[in-house]
Amino acid sequence: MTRNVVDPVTELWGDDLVPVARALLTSAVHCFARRGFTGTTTRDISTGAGLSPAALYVHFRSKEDVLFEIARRGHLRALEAVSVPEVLAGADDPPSRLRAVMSRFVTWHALHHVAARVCQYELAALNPEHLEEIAGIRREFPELFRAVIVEGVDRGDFAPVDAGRVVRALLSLGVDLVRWYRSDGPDSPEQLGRFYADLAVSMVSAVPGPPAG
Amino acid sequence: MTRNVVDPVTELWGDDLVPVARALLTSAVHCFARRGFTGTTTRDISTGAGLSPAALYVHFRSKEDVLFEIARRGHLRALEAVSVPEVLAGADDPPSRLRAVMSRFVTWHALHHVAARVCQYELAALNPEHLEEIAGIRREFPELFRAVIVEGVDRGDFAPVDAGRVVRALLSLGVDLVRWYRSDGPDSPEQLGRFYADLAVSMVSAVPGPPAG
Amino acid sequence: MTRNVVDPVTELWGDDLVPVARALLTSAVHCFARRGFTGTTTRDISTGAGLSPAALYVHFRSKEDVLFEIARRGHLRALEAVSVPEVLAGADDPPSRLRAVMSRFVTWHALHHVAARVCQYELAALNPEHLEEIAGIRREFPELFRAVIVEGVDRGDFAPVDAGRVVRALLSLGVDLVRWYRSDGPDSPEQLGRFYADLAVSMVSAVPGPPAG
Amino acid sequence: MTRNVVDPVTELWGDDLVPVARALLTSAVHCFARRGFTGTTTRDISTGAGLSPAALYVHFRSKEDVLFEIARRGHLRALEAVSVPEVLAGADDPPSRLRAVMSRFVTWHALHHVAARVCQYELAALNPEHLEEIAGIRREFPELFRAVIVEGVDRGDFAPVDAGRVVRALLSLGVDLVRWYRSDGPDSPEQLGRFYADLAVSMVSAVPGPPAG
DNA sequence: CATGAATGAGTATTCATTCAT
DNA sequence: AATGAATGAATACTCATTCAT
Repeated sequence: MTRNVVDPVTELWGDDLVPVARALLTSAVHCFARRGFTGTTTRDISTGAGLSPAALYVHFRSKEDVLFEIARRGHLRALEAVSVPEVLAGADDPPSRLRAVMSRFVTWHALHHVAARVCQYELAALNPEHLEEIAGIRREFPELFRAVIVEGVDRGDFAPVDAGRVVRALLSLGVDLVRWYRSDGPDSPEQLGRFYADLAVSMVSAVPGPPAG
Repeated sequence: MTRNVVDPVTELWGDDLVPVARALLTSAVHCFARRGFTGTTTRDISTGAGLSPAALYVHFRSKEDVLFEIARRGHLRALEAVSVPEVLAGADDPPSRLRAVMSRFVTWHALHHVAARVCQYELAALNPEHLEEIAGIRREFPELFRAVIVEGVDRGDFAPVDAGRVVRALLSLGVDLVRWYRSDGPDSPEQLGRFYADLAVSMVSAVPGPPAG
Repeated sequence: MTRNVVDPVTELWGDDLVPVARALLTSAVHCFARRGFTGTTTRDISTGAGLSPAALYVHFRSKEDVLFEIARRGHLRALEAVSVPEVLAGADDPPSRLRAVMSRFVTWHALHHVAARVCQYELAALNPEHLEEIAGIRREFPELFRAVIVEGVDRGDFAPVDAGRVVRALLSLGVDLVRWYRSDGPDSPEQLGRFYADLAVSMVSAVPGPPAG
Repeated sequence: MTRNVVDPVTELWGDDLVPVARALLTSAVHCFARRGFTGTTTRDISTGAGLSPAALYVHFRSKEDVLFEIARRGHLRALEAVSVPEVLAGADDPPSRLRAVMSRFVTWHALHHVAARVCQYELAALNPEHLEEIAGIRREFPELFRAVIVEGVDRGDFAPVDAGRVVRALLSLGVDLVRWYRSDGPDSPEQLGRFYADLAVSMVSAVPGPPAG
């Protein structure tokens, strides 16, 4: 079952792009992740792909367009990862579905923490039209989590939690990990996904102790 | 009895700075939070404080030095907020102490979400010496949480959780909120602090459900 | 048979430079000679070559690098001018060789007095590495003169003069002329060279008059 | 006869200036000599005198005015040094007078090589009126030398040299030494003055050898 | 497709000078 | 007289982008 491990960044781009364009996106992801969008020059991106500064403009309209392509493709891939059928409409109960969606969300962000950092922290550099397009995709994520939580609460599987607040907390856990996760750290993406899935279940369970004042 | 609420950013700076220097730091916080360090010009900062571009250099050595002062003072204030005696050595039990430290951590970040965004996301722009100085302060935060968790696990107040992982999750919740928190949102800083304190307790409680695979 | 006389500045640069780079160096020589290195802006240089301010950086790393290229090429050309075989190892006697080296040294500096002014007076603006590289070339000049003087003294062609002091005086005559020489003045570079060659011979001849106190 | 040795720079300024103004001029001489006029900031000058940047403007109208005062006082002092009665109208013969004027000119420039460097190389930074005033003083120097040479040639003490060219050469020797003279070098100002006086006599003596072609 | 050269608009920083104290 | 703060005008250098080849 083990494939050759490919670069988690490179595998994000589809076949609709020529190899040079993919190389530029990959270089841009590393640059943006390290120095931010404004801290990265188009020269950095091109040079990182082994090309001259002008080459970027053969494949993209602008530096902002490069970021948009990264954000668009990155978000769509992340959404795919948590939208697989067994999560969306599995026969399983809400606790199992919560575990599934949380572990997939976390695992994807850990595996793609470099690209995800760009997707999470550099969106302010997009122009309004592009930002709105990305925001549209992003709105799917809380919906996915909310549906599971609400169903679990309704069915009595979960404690009667505030779904909105819990969803924000769950998303925070998955998002913030791109700030500190290291590939050479103690946890593999899958291990981290399982741990955070457990946490998610804890967070919707009734707390035995006394309530806060 | 209610006083005028002071600007959460301005109140971060001590009396050791002249008013103009404080105004520059405040302006810089808003600029850095909105456009990032590299996306902010020194003109933005000075103009935001009602001064000419050159005025910044009367009070600070460089743009990086402005960021460093923000980061240093911001981190020290946050540390103060969670290091009050009742948290550090209160007579209370670990669950109460966990609630106290988590709620204070979260409340501080929510109240100061603008400055905290700079403190959390712009550190990469610091030079190595300044970065290390800030990193030294930052290392206190996981220590504070870890001490409470470890004691609670040892005393049997908490389930036998992996303290390192839980601490990272708790910090993530407090940190990531600076990305999405809005002062005009539904939760006040204190309300959010209480909610997250509850979550923290959930996360160290035994989960009634079936164990993860 | 007379060709158009080429600009003495432009002819200093080799074929290894593209025309635009040569034009920038020529412009820089005129600017540096007139206003000094620090008194010259990069805009002055570029504009003087008919280019935009940024064009300088397409061809040179920095303003200092422009000065270095001028100094390096200028010094090497001057060294070539006085190092021709008939000067170095001619069959002639030391007086003839002294005349040859002095007249060539002076003629070169008079002809290239604009570039030479930069080479003589602006070296303090070079960085330490570049300065040392130029200093290495400069050390050749006193050596050339000293060899001739010492041989002449040894063979009895010259009076028993203090070679070091005389060499410094001869170099001074050639160097200082870049401060006052004008192309439209009474002496052509060649005439001045011949006159100073005569002076050089005088300076190593026994003085008939009474010795100094 | 030995006085306490005073700083050759400080002793240039007259009693008409208050001590702080003298300290500023002294600091400016050292700054201008090292980095040139445009390379020196008013802050450099003030700080070098132990004062705040604004202090300079209490005593001088502008940075250019500081240079003018240095140039004016420096040139007048140099002129005094070579215009003493025994040089101008001594009963001595032209060879002795040539020796006297050359040795005094050279000795003064060697002793005051730091200030003289400013007087010789920074005049281009003066405004037209100030430049003309300094040029007026400067014209006295070639006149002094020329008078001696012409008289010596007329009386037959000297060979029939071209007075203008010889004068320029003699001035060059005295001026250029400010470029290379070091106080800790092998020659004292007086020794150098005597050596250059001998050279001056050589240069107006008939050369025994064959004339240049 | 790819690039070397070129540039208009910036960007952090400096600097001579002023002024209220 | 002396200065801390302030600033208008640079100044070296950068950068996203264009374009002829």
